[in-house]
Amino acid sequence: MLREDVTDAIRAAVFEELASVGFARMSIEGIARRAGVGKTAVYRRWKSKLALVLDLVSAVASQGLPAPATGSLYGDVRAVLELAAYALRHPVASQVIPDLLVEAARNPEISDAIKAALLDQQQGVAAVVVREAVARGELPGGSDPDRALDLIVGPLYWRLAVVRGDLPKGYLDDLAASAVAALRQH
Amino acid sequence: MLREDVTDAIRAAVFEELASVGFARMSIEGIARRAGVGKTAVYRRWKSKLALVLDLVSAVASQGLPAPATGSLYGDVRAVLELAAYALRHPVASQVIPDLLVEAARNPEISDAIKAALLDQQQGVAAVVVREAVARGELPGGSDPDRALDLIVGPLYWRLAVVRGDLPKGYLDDLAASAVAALRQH
DNA sequence: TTGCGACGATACGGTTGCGTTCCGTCGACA
DNA sequence: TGTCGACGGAACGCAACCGTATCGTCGCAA
Repeated sequence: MLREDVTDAIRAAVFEELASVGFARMSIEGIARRAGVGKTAVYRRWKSKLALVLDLVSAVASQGLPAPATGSLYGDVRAVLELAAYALRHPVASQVIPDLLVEAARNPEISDAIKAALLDQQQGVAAVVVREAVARGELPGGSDPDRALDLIVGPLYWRLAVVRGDLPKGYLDDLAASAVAALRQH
Repeated sequence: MLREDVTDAIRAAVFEELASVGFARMSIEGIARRAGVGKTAVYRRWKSKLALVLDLVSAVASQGLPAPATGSLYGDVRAVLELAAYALRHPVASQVIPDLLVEAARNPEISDAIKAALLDQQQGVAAVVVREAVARGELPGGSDPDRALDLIVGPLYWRLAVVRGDLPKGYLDDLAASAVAALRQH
């Protein structure tokens, strides 16, 4: 019976509120205000701020993350970086993701949700990329997928989400080549 | 005339409060409570929560960060990683640093302070390490220090502060070798 | 036409933190 | 011994938000 357009407006408002003030400062009153909706409409759907955010994050998680299959380690790494850079340059995501990651350090429920929505997805992709590279003979057997993820995504995350620097043309290519060199090391 | 022991108690309380609830949720009342001090004592010293934190961060910045000079690129990189890992494994710092970095994305004053206290320091160290490696012939001329910092610190930050995974024995050695391989690439 | 359910709006009491003011205490110094 | 200034503590009015309740409105289906 709940009107879907209202639900969508609330969901959108949560993302905007999350991006502009962060989870800690976010209020249900603020969400309702931004969505042009009564508080009642929000409480009719979710019982708390936490439930609301967990619901949104879980929705993202269920989308799944496609594993690249370009036929080469460099190509796969480059594809992962492309996707990650796209997300981290998005104005909303680049605020929301680090914010929720920090919040996750204090709240196990958020931690679990974020892990399922982002980290597990990425680790899955990394595992596939590594496995295929090993099968191709591009990497030695027993290569650690977690280490691979550190080396591939770490530098990009550092630059875009931590230092918040720019991304010069060709930098992703360079990063991919660097990551491959690092992965091959030893 | 202000009593120094009170000032110290407040400073310590700010760090603890910052670590346990984060900047956004931190309140002056909470700080005073934790320090066992009246609100008056806090307001007598700083005019706002922001001023308080900026003062602490600036104090950290003025300490300076020693640049390693081990005589080899691998040694320097390993030393940088050791120091960074020490900081990021510290229970207080590992909460406070990511928290303030996120806050910096929304507040230019915090951004400037954090940049001066952490990022500029690290970039300075990276610049020295790269310059000396170039002089030694270990890296080609024109190597970008910012890129070097991404490749050295990025993977470690990702693992310790983002994924919040553990740090297996020997991982820093491996990371240093991987970073050197990445830096040498191209 | 009537009834129902979701809607936006408004108000409620309660809690928390803000920044300020005032109090009585206590220690240092003259 | 008296003065002075920082102290902890308590209270202030104000603002925001909590979660709930109660309005009247509106659209739809019987």
